[in-house]
Amino acid sequence: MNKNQSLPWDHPRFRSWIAVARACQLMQQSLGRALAPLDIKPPHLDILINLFRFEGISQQELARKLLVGRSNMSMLLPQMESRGLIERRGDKQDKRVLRLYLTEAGRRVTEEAMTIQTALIDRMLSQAPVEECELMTVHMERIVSLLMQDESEPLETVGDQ
Amino acid sequence: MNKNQSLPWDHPRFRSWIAVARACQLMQQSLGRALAPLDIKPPHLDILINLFRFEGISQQELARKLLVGRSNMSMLLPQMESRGLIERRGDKQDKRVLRLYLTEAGRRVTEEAMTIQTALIDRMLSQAPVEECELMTVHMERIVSLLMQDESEPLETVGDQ
DNA sequence: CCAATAATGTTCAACTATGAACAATAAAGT
DNA sequence: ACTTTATTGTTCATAGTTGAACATTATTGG
Repeated sequence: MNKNQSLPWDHPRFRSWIAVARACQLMQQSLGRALAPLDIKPPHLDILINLFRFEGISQQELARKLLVGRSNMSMLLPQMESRGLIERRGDKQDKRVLRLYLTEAGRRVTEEAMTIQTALIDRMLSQAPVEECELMTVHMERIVSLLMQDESEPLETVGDQ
Repeated sequence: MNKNQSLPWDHPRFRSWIAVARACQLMQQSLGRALAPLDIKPPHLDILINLFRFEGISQQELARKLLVGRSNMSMLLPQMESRGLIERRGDKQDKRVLRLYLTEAGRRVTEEAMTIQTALIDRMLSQAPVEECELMTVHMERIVSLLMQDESEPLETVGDQ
């Protein structure tokens, strides 16, 4: 039961993931600084981008896409609404749901912010050929789908043999 | 100045990075659940792993490696010390610094936790050939080093041409 | 039709992380 | 020697995120 052989840092996939996690952490911080002139933060941008793509989405659906709790949306969205970036309109069929829309100002901010984020990403991945990026996308999306189905069946021993 | 052409989701590197970020987010959550039996959380594991590798590191150095603030260490480390996972001893030469060491119990917990984490990572990246993982490592480490030198020179227009 | 169950959004208390201000110590400049 | 500057770790107020409890509305089953 001694694991002194094969320490994690000799393990390519372990090293790889550690690097991914660190890069993500720094990218988040850097994006935060880059967005400061627009007076929004990464979580706001995540929301804006999703409203840009999926107009009329509900708070619940948005929270699911962003992998955060509903309560988080209940905190952020009213604040963004009062800043005139988004609009919340009640659904006619289902009076429980609030559907979300970008305002014109929100759309402008979103476009500027996406330009900033894309430039940052491009600069960081400029040395990575497009084919390798696409390969990476495949792996990452597989991880996402694996972990999301894990959440459904919470019982799963991860370290057994 | 209209960016309606080339929307980000048609952009391979943008899509790639979004996938990376989502995967990281879910991995963090999943790791948290997997570590629950050991009664530690991902930030504690980050600390333990670094103490495992770099015995006698100072709090400052540890914070820098983990990309977090010193105050964070000041919150977490005393708590881990009182739980008997680590030990803090003052440096003889420099009475300001506290040097950090794993206790025997801490080393055991670290080994168990690393086994869990490695198993999770392996499961998630099992479809990714080792060569692709190593390629990914290269790209991610480049990002880390680019962003860390960015922090030194805070003036940098990211979206100019 | 009515009761039971489920879903949506909100509120709140708890927890985490951060940066600024601070005390103690070290290093550098004079 | 001694004043100034820098570094280390701590404290504290702040902000962000979460899950549980809740009110409101839909849906399901009798």
